[in-house]
Amino acid sequence: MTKATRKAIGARIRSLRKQNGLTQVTFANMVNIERAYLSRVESGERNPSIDMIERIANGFGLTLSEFLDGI
Amino acid sequence: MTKATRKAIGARIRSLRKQNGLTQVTFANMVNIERAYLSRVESGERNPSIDMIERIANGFGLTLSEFLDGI
DNA sequence: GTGTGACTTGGAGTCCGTG
DNA sequence: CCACGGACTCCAAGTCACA
Repeated sequence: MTKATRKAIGARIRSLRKQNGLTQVTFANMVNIERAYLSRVESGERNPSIDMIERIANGFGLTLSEFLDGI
Repeated sequence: MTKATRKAIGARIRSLRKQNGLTQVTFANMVNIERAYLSRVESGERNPSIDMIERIANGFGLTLSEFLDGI
C-alpha cells in the first residue's frame, strides 16, 4: 500500500531532479540532506517524514500539494 | 519553518475530523493509529512520516495532494 | 555519479494511565 | 472527550566506506 506511494514519490523526485539537470550530489547539497539518504528516498526504500518531503518539494520550488499531485 | 507546517497539518486534521463528527479515539481507530499520538500530531508536536500522513488523508477519503492543499 | 551495507542516535510511534 | 505523562520499541535520519 504505502510502499507504492514511497516508490511514486521517489520517482517524482528523480524525474524533477533530472528535469532540472541536477545530480543527486548537487540537489542533496541544495536542500541540505545526505546524498546517500536521497538515493534511498528516490529508490522508495525509505519512509521520509513530512519535514523531509517539504524540504525536497521546496527545493524544486513547489508546495507540498503541488509536489504530491497525482500521487 | 517546518514547525509551522506541522501546526498547519495538525489544524487541518482537527478541522476535518470535527467536520466529520469524529472524536480522536474514533478516528484513531479508523486509521489504526494510537489516540495519544493523534493528539500530538494535531497539536503539531510530532513530525509524522509520509506513510502516516497518507493513512490520515485516506481516512478522510482524500489524496495526499488534496489533504495538503493550501499548506 | 549512484547504490548499498553497516552502524549510531534521536525521535517516531505504541501502550497504558491520569486530571 | 482530550492533553499530557512515563516507559517502552523501532525506524527515520545521519555518517562512512566501498562497489
